[in-house]
Amino acid sequence: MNSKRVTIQDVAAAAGVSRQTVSRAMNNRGEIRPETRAEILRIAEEMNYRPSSIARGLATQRTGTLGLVVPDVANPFFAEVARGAEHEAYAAGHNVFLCNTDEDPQREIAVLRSLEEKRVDGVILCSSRLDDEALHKALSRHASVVLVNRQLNGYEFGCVLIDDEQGGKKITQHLLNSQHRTIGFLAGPPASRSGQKRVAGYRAAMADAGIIYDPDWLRPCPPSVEGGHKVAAGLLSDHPEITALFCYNDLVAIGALQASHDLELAIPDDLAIVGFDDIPLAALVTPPLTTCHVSRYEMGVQAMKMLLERIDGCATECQQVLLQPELVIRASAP
Amino acid sequence: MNSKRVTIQDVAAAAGVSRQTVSRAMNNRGEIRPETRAEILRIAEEMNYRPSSIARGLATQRTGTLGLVVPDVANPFFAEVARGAEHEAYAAGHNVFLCNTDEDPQREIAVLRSLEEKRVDGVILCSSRLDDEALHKALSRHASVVLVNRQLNGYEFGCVLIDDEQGGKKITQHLLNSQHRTIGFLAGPPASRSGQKRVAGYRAAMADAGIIYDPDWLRPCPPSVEGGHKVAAGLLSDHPEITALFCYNDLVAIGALQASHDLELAIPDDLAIVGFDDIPLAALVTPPLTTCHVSRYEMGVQAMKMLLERIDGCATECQQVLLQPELVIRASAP
DNA sequence: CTGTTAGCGCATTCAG
DNA sequence: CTGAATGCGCTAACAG
Repeated sequence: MNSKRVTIQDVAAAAGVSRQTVSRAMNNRGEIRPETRAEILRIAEEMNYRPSSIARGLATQRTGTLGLVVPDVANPFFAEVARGAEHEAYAAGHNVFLCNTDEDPQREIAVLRSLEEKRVDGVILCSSRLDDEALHKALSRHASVVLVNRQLNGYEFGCVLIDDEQGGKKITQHLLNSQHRTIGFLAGPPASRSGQKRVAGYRAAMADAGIIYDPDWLRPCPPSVEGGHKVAAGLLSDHPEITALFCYNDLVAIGALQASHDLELAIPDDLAIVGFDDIPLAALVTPPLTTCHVSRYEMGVQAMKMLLERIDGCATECQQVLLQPELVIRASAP
Repeated sequence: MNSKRVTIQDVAAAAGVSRQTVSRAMNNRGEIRPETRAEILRIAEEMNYRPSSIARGLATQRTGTLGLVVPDVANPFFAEVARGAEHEAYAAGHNVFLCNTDEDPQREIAVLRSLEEKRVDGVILCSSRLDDEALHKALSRHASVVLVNRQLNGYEFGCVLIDDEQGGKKITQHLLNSQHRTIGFLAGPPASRSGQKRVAGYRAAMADAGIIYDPDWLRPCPPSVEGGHKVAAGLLSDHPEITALFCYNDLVAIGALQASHDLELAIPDDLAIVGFDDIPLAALVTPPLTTCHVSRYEMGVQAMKMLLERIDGCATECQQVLLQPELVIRASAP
């Protein structure tokens, strides 16, 4: 950076017009003679003029910036959501502030507040850990909000969710089609809403098929490789009749794969295993995992589109987008 | 958001003082009577006053915002860098704009320009794809810049790099210590500087050990699982004498693992394989990969620390931080 | 310790 | 089609 920044005033002087005329030329708005405009743009470019978004923001009360709040960008799930959201924002000429909360509710509140001070035009909040009341309060001072992976009924926010129940149903039906009748379920953390929904899908599919299942086939499970390994081992030794295992997510499924290896069960012949999410790893383990693909990138895109619409039009009602997960059939459960 | 925003003027009126006094109270600067300050803060909190960073930025010429430019946040490498950088920025009270370039040089330039219009206080640019001249030009209007994973000598930017040559040397020495003498190298894209450095490390270690190697043991290779698979297959059938394979990165190493499986080579008995980066996947494949650990999070932290220092103090000389990669020994090359 | 006077750089009226 | 006046919300520099 050499010397001072050039302002609209400098350009106006150089072009021999008023600041207002330069403003019109830059924003391509208001009537202005094409030649005048072209000449001004030429001079502006020559002088390396960069209109100040800060000053413009002060004057217009719109900053062209958005906030994206995630628990942790290093988590591939949120990294892809961020990618999709940023891509969409860029196309619309906006910039996005990335904020991590570290799964800390206090920090979530603090971050939302700092975003307010930055006068962002809107916020996308992913997987909020706040309870309904705190969440509503923290969001109340933001004009436009879209929630991802978190529902909050009764308030005027947009939200983007995965249809976990449909996903659970699709997976279960796939296993039923393969003649499995004794299907176990490693259900994830008891508090997980997505886990509950996936279980609901399982129940619905089993009921549709007229199958009575043993409630003990369903067990809660930490959402990790280790959790899956341990709980699968217990479930499979208690219930040797189980021929297929529906896992809360791919990590759990990989743990189940390890447990099966310990028990010398052949996959998929002795036991079929399915996961959920379709993380990159799912295709690379042995055998590759049958799972439900969730497009995290698409979630980001949808959320940002919804946010931009809400900022422009004043769509302030509570919209909701339900993304459909897709069954991906691989060797672990053909 | 109910009604209008409350401004410093509103708070001043409610507290019966001037705007300036409120400003002093909020910024805890300039002499002010503690009681006055406490009272003003109480009233401000009660009124839900949120000082406008925009207005402050216009007045002070400092925005408290930074730009982070990466090729793609969905790439775990950059996601972790972003995580580290954001964490550090948050601690210092700054917000960061996340920008993806999609590996597109034009977009890189555009993004840097929009960041300039946003009047960021500084920029971190990761793995720039611009040539030296274009890079210097695109950066010339930013006051404080730190480059990550990219060197640009002769200009006043900070940079944070991985010591690829040392890493290459460490890996090669490890293989030499295990009595390997015929060590192949899948070297990554020919244009990759990190690839060139790793090769330099390999050469140095081989020379130190007094080993003459066949230049055909080194082959360029796309930096992906597929690339590794294909090139490894070719190399191993052309040179059955090779007993160890140094791969450009972990993905390539996983491809090599697959190729070995095709050729019925036992790992590590028939062939030792090492990767680079230590991505999460590296520990989960079979057998787990020996590799060089690079702390991407730490790169982000270091880059942000350097940037903040450069913004405050006016350290404008060309600093450089070289991060040491660490050998991680797993089953693929014990 | 506190108030007053001036902008920061731009867009939004309204006149011409 | 273009220009002049006014204010966005805040801080810096100076008075008091």
